[in-house]
Amino acid sequence: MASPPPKQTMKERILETADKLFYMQGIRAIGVDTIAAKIGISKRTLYNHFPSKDALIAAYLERRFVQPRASDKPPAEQILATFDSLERRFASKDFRGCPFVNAVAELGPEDRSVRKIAIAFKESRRAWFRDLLRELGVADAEGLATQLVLLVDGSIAQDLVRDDPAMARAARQAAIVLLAHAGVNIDKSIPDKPREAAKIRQPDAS
Amino acid sequence: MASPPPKQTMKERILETADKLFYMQGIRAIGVDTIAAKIGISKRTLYNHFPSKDALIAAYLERRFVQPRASDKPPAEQILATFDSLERRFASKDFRGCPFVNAVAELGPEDRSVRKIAIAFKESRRAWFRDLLRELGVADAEGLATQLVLLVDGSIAQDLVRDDPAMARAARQAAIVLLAHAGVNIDKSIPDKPREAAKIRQPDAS
DNA sequence: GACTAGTTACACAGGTCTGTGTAATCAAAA
DNA sequence: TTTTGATTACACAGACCTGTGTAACTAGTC
Repeated sequence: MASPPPKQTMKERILETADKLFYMQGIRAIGVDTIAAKIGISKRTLYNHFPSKDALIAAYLERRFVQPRASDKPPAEQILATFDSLERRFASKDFRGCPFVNAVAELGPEDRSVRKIAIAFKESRRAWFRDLLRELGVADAEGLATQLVLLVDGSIAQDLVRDDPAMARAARQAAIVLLAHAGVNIDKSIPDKPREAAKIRQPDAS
Repeated sequence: MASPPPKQTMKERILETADKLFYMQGIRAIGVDTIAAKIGISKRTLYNHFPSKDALIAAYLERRFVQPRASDKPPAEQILATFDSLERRFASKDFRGCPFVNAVAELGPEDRSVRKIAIAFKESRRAWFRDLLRELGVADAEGLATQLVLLVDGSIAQDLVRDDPAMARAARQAAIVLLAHAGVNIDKSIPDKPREAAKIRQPDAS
């Protein structure tokens, strides 16, 4: 259990484990004892690095907040790649929705610190779309960016309950229509992937 | 505190209170003692009507599962009215996201009974859209219905963290584009409400 | 009045949780 | 070697949770 080459700082080891457990099982569902036990350290050590569970939660969310790295691919391609990436993540068994939305749903919008970072994350995603749309010369880049994040979050929420990667494909198709309507020329070199028409999975009968 | 005309059944009184508390503060955050205390009954009585908290949770979600009532308004109008209704609900301080998505996020997709009813709800909403689209003669009613529910759930998730009714307007505008692209004639009698172009609220600086 | 069904107050078992206090241990730096 | 800092084991306080057991009480109904 104890990883032989612990060449990370203790703080990072704690955060890494907390991340896995918080994300996969829920923040309220995981106690600090569980985290410490999983790493093989004492609870005292954990509390030496984080003054409280709340601080650990905040650090967990901050660590999840990574800016999308810049790319030299054409903007339209980057936008559509977002949905392909989503589809891949939906197919993974380790995907369990958006950690920020989940945290707000679990802890409540009254938790100011949690909500604040969730808002910052959502806004950064929207700004990323918006800047790409501006590059494409879209008139109402703000508005269209908002519509695109709706598709992203909508597919994530749907996948969380349905566990169906087709939600990402449906979002991608809708995005294409919205982009085209805004005058964006979807490069034909980006294959529209004539997959079978986004068949969605029927609810499990069992 | 004790409502003088308790002309509801005890079970309904319990469910009504549980609904308010579960929805507004979270299922895990509310204990059965809290619910009983709020009604002014003993915990024993509560357990006489529901064998366990899990049963109460299931009943809470089932009570939230109401089918959209049939309407004689034109289908396109009904579809767009969905987003207007969302906008109104977003503006209310009592709105706190989709109870089904929240429950799955809080309890985890591993909770089969919770997830099952959440799937049923989501699918019923999608089927409602789909049937209206069929009435409108839309070719790929299935696919478009899926895209519309993405917009609905996306705006709900975004509003949950941002608390911004503009998300519903953005979803509505996207829906109009998608419908038009599918050949649906948006009746001009449905005013497109030339409101100011869906300005979204900037993240709170405080 | 007598019977019945629902309800109440209240204690309690057994579990979980966050966070702290303490003294011993270990390892590396001085 | 001595000192210093991090870590450990472990107990514990105080709170909260779900669920049960029990005896008394209060309505209505027969």
